[in-house]
Amino acid sequence: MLRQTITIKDIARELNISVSTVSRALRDAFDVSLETKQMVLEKAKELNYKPNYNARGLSQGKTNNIGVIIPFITNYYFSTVITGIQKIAYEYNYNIVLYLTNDAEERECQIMNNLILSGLDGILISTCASNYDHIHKIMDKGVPVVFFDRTNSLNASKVKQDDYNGAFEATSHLISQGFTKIAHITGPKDQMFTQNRLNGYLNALEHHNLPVRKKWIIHNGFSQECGAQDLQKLMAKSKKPEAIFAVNDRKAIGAMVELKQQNIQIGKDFGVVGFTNDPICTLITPTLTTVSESAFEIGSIACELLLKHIQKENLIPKEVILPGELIIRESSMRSSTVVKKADLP
Amino acid sequence: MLRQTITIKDIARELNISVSTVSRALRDAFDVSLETKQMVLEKAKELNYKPNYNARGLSQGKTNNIGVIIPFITNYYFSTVITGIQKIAYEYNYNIVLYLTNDAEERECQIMNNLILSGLDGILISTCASNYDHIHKIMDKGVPVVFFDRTNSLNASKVKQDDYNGAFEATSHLISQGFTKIAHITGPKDQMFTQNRLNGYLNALEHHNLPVRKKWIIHNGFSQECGAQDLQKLMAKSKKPEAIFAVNDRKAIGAMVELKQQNIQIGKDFGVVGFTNDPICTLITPTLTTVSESAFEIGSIACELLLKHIQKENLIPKEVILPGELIIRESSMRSSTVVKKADLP
DNA sequence: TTGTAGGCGTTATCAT
DNA sequence: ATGATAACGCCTACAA
Repeated sequence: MLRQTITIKDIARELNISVSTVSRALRDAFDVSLETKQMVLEKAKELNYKPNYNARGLSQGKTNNIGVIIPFITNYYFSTVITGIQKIAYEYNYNIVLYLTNDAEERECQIMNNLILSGLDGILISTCASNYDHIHKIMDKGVPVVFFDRTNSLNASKVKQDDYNGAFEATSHLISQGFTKIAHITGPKDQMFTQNRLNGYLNALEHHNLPVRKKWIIHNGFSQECGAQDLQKLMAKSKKPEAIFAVNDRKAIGAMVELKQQNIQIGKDFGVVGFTNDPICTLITPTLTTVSESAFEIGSIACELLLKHIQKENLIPKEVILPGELIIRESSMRSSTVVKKADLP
Repeated sequence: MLRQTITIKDIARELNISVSTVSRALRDAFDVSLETKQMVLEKAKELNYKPNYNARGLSQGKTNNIGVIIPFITNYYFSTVITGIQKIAYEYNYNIVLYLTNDAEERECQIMNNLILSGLDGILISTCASNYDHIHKIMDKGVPVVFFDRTNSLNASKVKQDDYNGAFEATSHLISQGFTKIAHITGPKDQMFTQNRLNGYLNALEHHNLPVRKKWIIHNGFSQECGAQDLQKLMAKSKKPEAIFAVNDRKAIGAMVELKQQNIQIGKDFGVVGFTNDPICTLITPTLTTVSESAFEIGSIACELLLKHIQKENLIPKEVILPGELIIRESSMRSSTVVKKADLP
């Protein structure tokens, strides 16, 4: 079975009209008669005609493909963002070309330099890079880029959660629960969102007149394992904290696993707050207090913004910051010995 | 800043040679002199030339894009499969175009009928459909399709986990723990993988001379909520089961949440086994016994297979079945009252 | 309203 | 080893 493609030429020949007329009819142009249009559409369906996007792209200079570049996809946040992106992209008939950087700057550069780029109308990116040359190059070529989650100082549209205030609230909440010795376990220093959450943490301490101990701020990777490591480091110190605010739920959970290992009562003796509101927060015991991120909305808004940039050459960059919400659960409640009905007298 | 693209013409002009020579040099063809080749490559780098994949695709009839069609991406299994696909695709310089069907057959058809398809060299799909006309159409056009996870009876390459044996082992394990009244909560009837897991369950019962109670087999959706619903239904029956084998971890977890609500001791009084080995299995209390799926390998193998089909027109379809592994944890252990050191006298 | 012709960037088929 | 030239499928002035 050979891949015999039906083109507008076939339709034109069968109908004894010219290709341009067929093209017009297919694109629902204004200057075609209703009858010919219907004739063409019928014939197209009959022959099971599919447009060749390569050809269309070549002649129009666009592809209806947008690139999405993210570190990973195996976590709640990014997979939900993608779902949000997909919804909008699908509505507007755009396809998503997915790239995973594995959180490696080099890989991200490779992807952006060597590959495609001619095949993409625009790019949505959560960058893991500290140097932005590769991104600059693309933007200079006139390819619209919208950043989300992990943003930076470049002059482009950005969509993200409110990292600073989320962190501020999270930390303040721990303080309101009577925890004063609060550590922060976070990611690499050169990420802006990491920096913002750190600032939120620091300012919350300051605001409540609590001292900052630099030794209680641990920079490490973003994974659950890193969270566990961080907690070990903290508890090995001479001055131990009695609560932590983690940069994300993964690390918070790693810390919780380690705390359980060390037989420390989470909630009562040690407060834990994460960031993201991964569904796992409600499944782990004790349930994890966190700051929710509107991942789906971040994806859909970022995509809408990108499509606008694609449509309008010199749209002024816009920065959208979505508020988070502190969701209080057991892991941060001093009084949270869960009382089950069955345990009541 | 206009999108001024550098083409091979520019290189040709600057070097005072013909475009065909440039093209040859760029493609590392055999009939170019070493010097011109190097000259061209240097100039290309200097001008920051990027090939136009649309044009290349148009003239070669290929795009280096493969489509990946899945129901969701917000779960461990699919996001891990994608990661596996990505690894291989990246190695071979293929791009991934992602489509989410949201588990809606209609949407899947729309995607395959209306959209692209001319823009894809091949397709990897985990179909949610019960009717395969839309897939047939594509395959008839000569576009290679490889199925994974959710397969079917079509004559094409397939890669999947060993659903039958996994289910058989899972059920047998529950029986070996002394559970005899075992229910099965599963998905819609018309999925083949669902059917296979059901058969594994049934044959395990039969093999151990246990009766089959049809009322203990619940068909419903795949979500956590559905799992909770299913358990409610089961416990509302006059004859209640004392263990369940769930078609996936999500449903198992939904059931566990509901069991906790009803104050039923999981493990000791009620056995639960899932399927997938989502990382959440080790985080929930009690930890969840499950059958591991090699999601990453399924992705990478499926992608390799697809690339072979793309390369070789009439490659004979191949079916790869990856074995799972029963991972025994607390949720299925009758004797698994977790004894913490702190609780010891 | 329709048809003609040239072009998008690249590759492939001829010559030279 | 290199150069001209015609595709690839579609779009779009321009002409009719």
